[in-house]
Amino acid sequence: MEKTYNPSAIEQKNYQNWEEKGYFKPHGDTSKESFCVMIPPPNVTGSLHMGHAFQDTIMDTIIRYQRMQGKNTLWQMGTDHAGIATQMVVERKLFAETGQTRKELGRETFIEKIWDWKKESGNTICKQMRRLGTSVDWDRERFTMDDGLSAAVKKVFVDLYNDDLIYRGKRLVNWDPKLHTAISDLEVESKDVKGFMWHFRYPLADGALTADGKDHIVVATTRPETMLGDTGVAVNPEDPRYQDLIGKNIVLPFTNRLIPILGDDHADMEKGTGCVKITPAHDFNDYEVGKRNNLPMINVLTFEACIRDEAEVFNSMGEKSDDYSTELPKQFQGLTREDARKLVVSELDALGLLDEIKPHDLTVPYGDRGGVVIEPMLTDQWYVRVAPLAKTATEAVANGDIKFVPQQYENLYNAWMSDVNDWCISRQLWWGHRIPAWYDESGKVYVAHTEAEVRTEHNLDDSVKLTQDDDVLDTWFSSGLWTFSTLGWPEKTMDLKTFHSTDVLVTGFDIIFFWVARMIMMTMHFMKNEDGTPQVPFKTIYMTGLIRDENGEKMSKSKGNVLDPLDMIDGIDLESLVTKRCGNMMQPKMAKKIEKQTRKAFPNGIEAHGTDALRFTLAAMASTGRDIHWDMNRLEGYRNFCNKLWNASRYVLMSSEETPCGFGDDAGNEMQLSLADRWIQGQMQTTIKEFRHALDTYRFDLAANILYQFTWDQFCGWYLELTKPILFKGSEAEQRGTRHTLLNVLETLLRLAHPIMPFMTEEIWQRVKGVTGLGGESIMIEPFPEFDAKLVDEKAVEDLEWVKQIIMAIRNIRGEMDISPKIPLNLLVKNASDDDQRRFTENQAFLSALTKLESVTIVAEGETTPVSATALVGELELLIPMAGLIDVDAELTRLSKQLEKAQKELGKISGKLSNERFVSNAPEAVITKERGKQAELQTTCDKLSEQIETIKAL
RNA sequence: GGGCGAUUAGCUCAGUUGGGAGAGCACCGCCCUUACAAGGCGGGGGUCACUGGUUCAAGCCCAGUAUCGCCCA
Repeated sequence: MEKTYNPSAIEQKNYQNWEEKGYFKPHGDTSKESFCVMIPPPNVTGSLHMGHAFQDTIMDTIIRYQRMQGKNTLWQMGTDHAGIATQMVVERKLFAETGQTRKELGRETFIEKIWDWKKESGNTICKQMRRLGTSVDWDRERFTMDDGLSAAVKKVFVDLYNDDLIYRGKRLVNWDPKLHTAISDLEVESKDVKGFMWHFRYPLADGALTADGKDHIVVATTRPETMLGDTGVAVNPEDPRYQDLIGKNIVLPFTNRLIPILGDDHADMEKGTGCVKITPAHDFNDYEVGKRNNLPMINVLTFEACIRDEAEVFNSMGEKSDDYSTELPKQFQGLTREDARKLVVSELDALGLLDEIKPHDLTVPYGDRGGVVIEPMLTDQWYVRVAPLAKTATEAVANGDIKFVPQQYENLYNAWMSDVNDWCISRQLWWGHRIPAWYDESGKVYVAHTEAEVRTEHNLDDSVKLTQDDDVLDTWFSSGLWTFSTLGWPEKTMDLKTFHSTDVLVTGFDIIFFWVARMIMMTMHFMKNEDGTPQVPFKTIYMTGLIRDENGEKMSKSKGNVLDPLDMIDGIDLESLVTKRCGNMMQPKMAKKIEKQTRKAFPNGIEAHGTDALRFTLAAMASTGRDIHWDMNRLEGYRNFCNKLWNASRYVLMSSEETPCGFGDDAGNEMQLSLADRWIQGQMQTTIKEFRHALDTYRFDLAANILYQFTWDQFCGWYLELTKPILFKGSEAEQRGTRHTLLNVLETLLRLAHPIMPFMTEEIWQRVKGVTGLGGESIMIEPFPEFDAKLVDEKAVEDLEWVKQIIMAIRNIRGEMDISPKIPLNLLVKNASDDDQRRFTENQAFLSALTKLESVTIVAEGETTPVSATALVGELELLIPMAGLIDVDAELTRLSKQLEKAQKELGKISGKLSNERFVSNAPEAVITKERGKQAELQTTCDKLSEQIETIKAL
C-alpha cells in the first residue's frame, strides 16, 4: 500500500467496476423487502453544486446502507427539463453565437436547438455523479420530457380536466414582462422597497360634493400609471366621510371615464385617505373588489408592460365588453410603465389634481427567474383546482403516512396546504410539455391526448380546423409525477408494484411547496392501492439545509461564491478557480470583486481531498434543521481522517501478510486473544449499535462522529498500539489471535464505513480479502455489520480501561515534567489492591510498551520510597523516582494544579450532598453516585496534599 | 403583522426521558518512536445570548427580552 492515501488512484476504477458488474441495480429478489429512493431530478442542462453533492451523499449513504442489508434496492436517477431556466440558457447562447433570437429561429428549430444542448450538456451531471460515487441505476435514467413521462403528463392533464380539477379561465396572473410568460405565485419573490404614496384628486361627477363641501375626493396609490385602467373608487361603507357618496360617480382624469364610488370593506378607514382607486385588471386586491361589485376590467398594458394604444375592456366575468371606450390618451401610448408613471404624475400636477406625495414602504413582487417586477395581467391560463387535492395530501401527513425529518417542517407544510391558491400551470414558453388542448375556429376548447382523439370523440371531420394550444405546462407539473411516472405509469408495471410507495425523499426545504407538496397531491390522486385507498409517494421526507459559503452567505453564480464539488475532490489551482468564477458573468463589473474575494478565500487554490473525504464532511455537517456553513478546515480534517484509516489498514495488512492469522489454511490453529483483542471487539460492537441507530434516525452527523471517534481514538489510538508488543514479542498463538482480531475488526469497520466512504473502504476491503481469503465480490454487496452482544466482554472493558488510566497517568508525568520519551522509567506502586496487582502482572507488556517502563515494583505499606513524581489512579498511587533529576517547582506546580481541580469539584459535590433537600428528593442512584464521587475525590485530595507536603519537605 | 428556527470554546458545530459542559479545526509545549508529520504525546480555553420561573437539581422544561436568519401576509 502507498504510504499516503491517494484518492485519485482508487476512486474511478472502483466505480467503473461497480457499474460494470451491475451492483447498482436492484437485485430483483422480490421475496426480500424492497427499498426505493427517487432522486430529485436536477436540471438537465445544469451542473451539480455543493447542495447536490450534499443530498447525493445522504441518498447514497441511505441506499448503500439498505442495499447491504439485503433489500431489493433502487435509487432512481433522472433529470428535469427545467422549462424556463433551460429556455433562457439556450436563448442566451443562441444570441451570443449567432445574434439570432428564438423568434427569428422559429419554434420548431429552437426546440431542436434545446435538444442539441441537452445532449451536449446532459452528460455533465452524470459525470459529476459518477465522481461522487452515487450508486444510482443508470440504465433506468429518465428525463421529464422523454416519451414515457410525456405520456404520463398527457394522461394526468386529460384526466384532471375530465374530473374538473383542471380548468381554463381569464384570470389575473403574475406576468413576467421580461420573459413573457405567466408564472405561479410561488415563483414570485416579494421585496421590501422604499417608494411613494401619491394622493390624487378625482373630481366628482354631476356637481356632487363631499360632506365637507369639496368637489373631489382624494385617492392614494403606489402605482399612478394604473389609473388609466380604473373602473371604480372604493370607500368603506361605514365611513361617515364618504357614505353619502356611494352610488355617485367620478370623472376619471385623462379618459373622462365615468366610474362609480362604491362601498367595500377593502377600503380601510384608517389607511391613507380612506378612498381607494380600483383597477381590477392590474391589481390582485382590486380584482377581487371588482368581481364582488361587478366592475368592468380594463387592461391598459401590453405584455411588455407598456401602455397599450387601445385598452381592452372586459366585464367582470372576463368577457369582452363595450361598457367603456377602449380609447387611451395619445401621450401615454407606448410608454413603459416607469415613464407612464412619471407622465401621469406630472400631468395630474399640471391639472392641479396632485394632492401630495408621501414616502412609503411597500413590497414589490419580482419574478424569481427574470428578476423584473411582476405585472398582474389579465390573460387566459390553465389552472389546477388545488383545494380537493390538498385535502388528501394534508391528511397523509396528519395521520403519519408521510413523516417529515425534522418534524418541524410539518408546520410549514400544513400552513401552506391550508391556504393554497389554484395553481397556474400554463406557461408562455416553447420548452416543455405542450398542453393537450385544441381550439376550433370559434375558440371552443377540446382536451384529449391527441388531435385525432379530439376528432373521434367529438365527431369533428377534417373540415373543422383545430389548433393546439401554444402554451406548455409548468415544469413542476411533470416533476410532480416523478415518483410514479419514472416507474412506468400509466402502464401497470412490476416496478410500480415493487417500488411504489417509495421510501425516502431527500430534498431541500426550499422546494417543499414547488415540488414536495405537489408530488404528494398528484401521486395520491393517481396512485391507488387495490382497495382504492391512495398511495403516498414516499414515507419519509428528509429535509436538508442549504449549504452556505464560509461567511454564511447563500451560494450563487451571481455572487461568484459557488463551489464545484469536483474541485473539492480533485483540487484546483487559484488561477483556474478565478477564471471559472468570473467567466460568464451577467454583470462584468462584479468580476473584479469576485476575483478579489476568491483570492482572499483561497490564496493557494484548493487542494485535492478525494470523494470520500468530501462525503464524510458533508455527512458530518448534516445536522438536521439548519443550514451548513461550508468550512474548508473541516474538509481537510476529514481528509486527514481518510489518511488515518488508510494507514491503519496499511499497518494491519503489513502485519498480517504472509503470516498465520487464523484464516484459510491457518484456521483452527491455536489462537489466544489478548485483553486488547477482547476489548476492541466489544468496542466495535458498541460502535455498530450506535452507528446503526444514528443512520436509522437520519443523524448522519452523529454517524460520522461515531465512526471517527472509534476509528481514530479507539482503533488507532489505543488498539493498534496495544497490538505492537504482542506482534513483536507474543507467542505464536497470541500473535495469531491478535492478527486475526486486527483483520476482523478492520474488515467490520470497513463495512460499517462503506455507506459514507465507499471508495477507500472497497479498495482496502479487497486487499483484506486477499489476506483472509474470505469470499465476496465487493464490499458494497456484503452484509452490513450487526450488533452481537456476545462479543462484548465487560471484564475486558474494565481491565483495559484501567490499563489506559495507568498509561495516561504516566504520560501526564512525562509530558508535564518534560521527561523525554526516550528515558525509560521505573515505576513504584503503593496501595495496590489485589485487582491492581493482578492487572499489573497481566499487562506488563502493554504498560511497558506504551509508556516505556523498565520495571514495576509493588511497594508495601509504610515502606519508605525515594523522591518521586506521583500520580493517582483511584486509590492506587504511582511513583516515578526522579533520582536527582526532579524539578521540585515543576512537580509542585503540577500537583497543585491537580489538587485545585479536585478540590473545586469536591466542593461542588459536598455542597450538593449537604443540601438536605437534595438528599431527600433525588433518586437513590444519583445520591449513591455522588457519594462515591465524593469519597473518591476526598482520597484524591488527601493523597495529593500528602505528596505536596513530601515534595515541599525536601 | 403572523409563523418557524438559531444563539454553547477563537472558528464550525454536537449535546435525544433534567443529574459529571463535548468534538473537529485553530492555539501552547515536547517529539521525525519501525501504520500515519495529512502524525504522536501532553496542555490551556466556555457566566451554555439575557431576565425571571418550575425543580433538590436547568445548556435541556416554562414565560418574557434581545440579536440574527428563513417563510408567509
